Amino acid sequence: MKEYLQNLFNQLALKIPELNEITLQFDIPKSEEHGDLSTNAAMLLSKKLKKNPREIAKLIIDSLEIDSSVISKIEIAGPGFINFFFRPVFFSKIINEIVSENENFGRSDKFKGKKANVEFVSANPTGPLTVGHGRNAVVGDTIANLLEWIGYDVDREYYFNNAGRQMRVLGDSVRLRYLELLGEMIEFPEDYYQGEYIKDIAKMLLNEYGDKLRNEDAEGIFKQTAEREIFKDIKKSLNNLNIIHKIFFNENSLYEEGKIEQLLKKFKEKNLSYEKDGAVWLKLTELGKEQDKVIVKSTGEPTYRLPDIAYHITKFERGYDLMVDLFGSDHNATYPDVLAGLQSLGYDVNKIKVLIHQFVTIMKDGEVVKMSTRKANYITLDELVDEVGKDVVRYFFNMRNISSHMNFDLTLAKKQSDENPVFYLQYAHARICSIIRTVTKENLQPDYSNLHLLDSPEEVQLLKKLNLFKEEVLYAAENFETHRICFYLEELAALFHKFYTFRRILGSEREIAEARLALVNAVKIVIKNGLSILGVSAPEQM
RNA sequence: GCGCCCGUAGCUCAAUAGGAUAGAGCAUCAGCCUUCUAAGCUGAGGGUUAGUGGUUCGAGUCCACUCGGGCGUACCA
Repeated sequence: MKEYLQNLFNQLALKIPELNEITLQFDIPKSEEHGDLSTNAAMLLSKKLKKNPREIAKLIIDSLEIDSSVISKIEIAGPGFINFFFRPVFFSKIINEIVSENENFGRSDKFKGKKANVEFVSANPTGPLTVGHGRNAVVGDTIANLLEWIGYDVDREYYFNNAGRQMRVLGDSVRLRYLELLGEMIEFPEDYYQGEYIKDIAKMLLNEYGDKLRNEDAEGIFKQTAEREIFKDIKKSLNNLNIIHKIFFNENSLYEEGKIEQLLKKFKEKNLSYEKDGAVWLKLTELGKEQDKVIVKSTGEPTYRLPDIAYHITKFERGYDLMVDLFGSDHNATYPDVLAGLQSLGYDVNKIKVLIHQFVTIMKDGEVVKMSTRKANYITLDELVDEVGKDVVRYFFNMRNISSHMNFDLTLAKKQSDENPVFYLQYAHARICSIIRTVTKENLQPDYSNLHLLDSPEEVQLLKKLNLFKEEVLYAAENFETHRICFYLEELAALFHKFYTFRRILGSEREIAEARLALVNAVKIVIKNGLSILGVSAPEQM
């Protein structure tokens, strides 16, 4: 629809060259009275042409070459909007497209041949994934889906660090629990990992090795076992949500392959770093930052910045055209340094898209639950999935803009699960499947040759909405906004339910019934495709 | 103090690069099932978009300040 008008205006630009100076925009008006598409071009031109916008609008309309079999009406409204009204036939063509493309309808090849990397979750293996990680996991996976739908070849990646203090403490936590099981009197430090899973791992080691590990140190088998077991659980939790990472990137490999050394050398050669107080500093002030930052501590250990920069260099070397990093707002101070470092080395940081999601506040029985992995007072992602189901979890996290703080009321989520919007969508799908089952028994078949019969308001509205799906997917993907898909589907489902209430298939004349059956079939496909982007199932029966 | 994010209906959230009368769901109230799934539909009430100024044809959206909340602000990651 927009393309159609765009072409018309391109021709018009030959007559009115000023059109090339503005960004032409077609909007879908909120109110149907204002047509199917609307443009504010006349208002934007009024300054350049020094004329009243309504006059310009009239000039534009008179100069456009209109095919009246496509466009039924054009009008000037309000301060100078030009509103276009399309004929219903124009919209019904979409049904053929939907049915022939079926599960691929909505995909586009705009970014075909491009490679994208989506890095998400990236939690260090110190404990089970919590509800907080859930938002990251679900949104990251859905963004990856969206990018695939617009043509990208996408790698899902998980970056982790199994060195460092956190992991040492983890290993020692297991060691102490193990010694406890051997009957030793242990004072378990408060800042160690308190979770039950630590005891489980210790028990496992006891069963396997007996007391042979009494004199092992924390960094050895204790840490290794903990890491292995915890990762196993993390992958299982993600699997429960149908999330599978293709690449698990270990920070340590950067050291082993000498990437850190190389990077450090490069910074020095380019005179981007210097030594002070026994530490190595990166000259960020020269890049317009407030202050220089340490990249190697006086102890000789790098800070997170160095490996993070080295890590992103590997992504560039792996040839990605787009790199998405998704993390929580607690990281919002770290990425600018990393990007600045990359930029100083000449990398095109525009290829990196850093997405920050705000925190999830968990409410339980009307109170905020403060969560900490170390203190073990968290709610795990597994518990949440067990409680409300995979589909609800995926839908719930996807349906909100990531820049908004999110309240997750567990009590309410459980109680209201029947009224969750995801059921509304699934119900629409199941309802259509049921209709198809029933009317097939009456020997009705979808007929794609009489679609002009679909001209009631309920049908036309539905058709218009179907026409927008592809555009919506593209928009959501390019802006990394998963919630748009949810809102689109809810609107589509609402229009379908309305259609269902007022326009029957059984009992209508055969031609109409079969055209409606074609329509309903198309709606079913779009709902299913939309849900599949979100990673939510589309049941045939409920 | 400084940086990022946020403040929209009783609650949870939308509002497509500034567009026309700010929209949904939940909750509340009133209706709709002898024919395709009532997990549905129709209607009603509910708003000074936190506040004050500014920018312009036009502001929830942009700018400034104020108030309130979240996350940061390390030679932790």
